[in-house]
Amino acid sequence: MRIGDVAALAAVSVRALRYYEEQGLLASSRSPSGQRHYAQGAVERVKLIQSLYGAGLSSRTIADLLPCVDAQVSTPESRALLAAERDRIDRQIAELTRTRAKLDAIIEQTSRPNPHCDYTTEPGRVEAST
Amino acid sequence: MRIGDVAALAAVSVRALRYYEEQGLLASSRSPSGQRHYAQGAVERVKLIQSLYGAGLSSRTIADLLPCVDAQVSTPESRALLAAERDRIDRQIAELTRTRAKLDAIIEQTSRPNPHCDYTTEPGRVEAST
DNA sequence: CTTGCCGCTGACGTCAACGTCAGGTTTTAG
DNA sequence: CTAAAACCTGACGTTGACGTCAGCGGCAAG
Repeated sequence: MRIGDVAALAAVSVRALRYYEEQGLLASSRSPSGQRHYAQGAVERVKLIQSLYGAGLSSRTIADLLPCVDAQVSTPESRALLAAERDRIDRQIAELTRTRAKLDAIIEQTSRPNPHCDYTTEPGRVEAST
Repeated sequence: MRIGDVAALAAVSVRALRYYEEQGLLASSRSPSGQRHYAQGAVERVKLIQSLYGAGLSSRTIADLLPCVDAQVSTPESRALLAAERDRIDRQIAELTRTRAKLDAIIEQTSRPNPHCDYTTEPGRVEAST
């Protein structure tokens, strides 16, 4: 596959793929004329990279943990790294859940007309229907 | 309260607070000499702002929804905005959960010694002590 | 041969949420 | 009174994951 095909299938830009290669996240072989060529797994790998970026990992961190994905083997350091990132994501989910709850509370507050302070209802029409 | 106190209590930098003010997220009164003074609620507001930043909202978006927190009232537009951001956070949590699962799978794969492909054990000396 | 698309390599631009530094005033502690 | 700490206003610097532009090469169709 050429770079444009991978980009289309993984829904990322061509620029992003070159950047991933530059960061050591994605390998490619080269045709005699210098064009990149990708193996089958490339699309899946790019999707994985995207997920990890989306979870807030940096290129550097991803570069550190991808080899152990490839080799299916982990050193003590890589195990620690994997666990640390997993926990980070855990905490991130927890905080997002709290923030969502806050937003829900705001939605609740602002959507429900406020009975004891409802300057939108005219005097003489207090307590109509609940 | 002065800016340093708020910063300490909310665990953010002084620079951040000035930036929030610049973005219209945080109001302050001024002493005659020009120093900022904050009311009690400021610390809580800053924490809310931080949560929203943490959930990926931009200054602009926060600025759009904070007034409706203050007024306890929502217009149709603000309701739509609140709902949209809530849903974004929902999707974000879902994606993070998927990514965490991927990481868990990787941890599982790399932690468990792979019996049919264990090139780390030498032939003839399987199962020795280190 | 030419047109046109795809790909290549630099290399500068972007954007947001601050960090940091300069240079000056104010407040506080002793 | 004085020194330190805290505050002020600009204004430039930082960082990461790309976007974008310039200029060039290669190659299949017509």
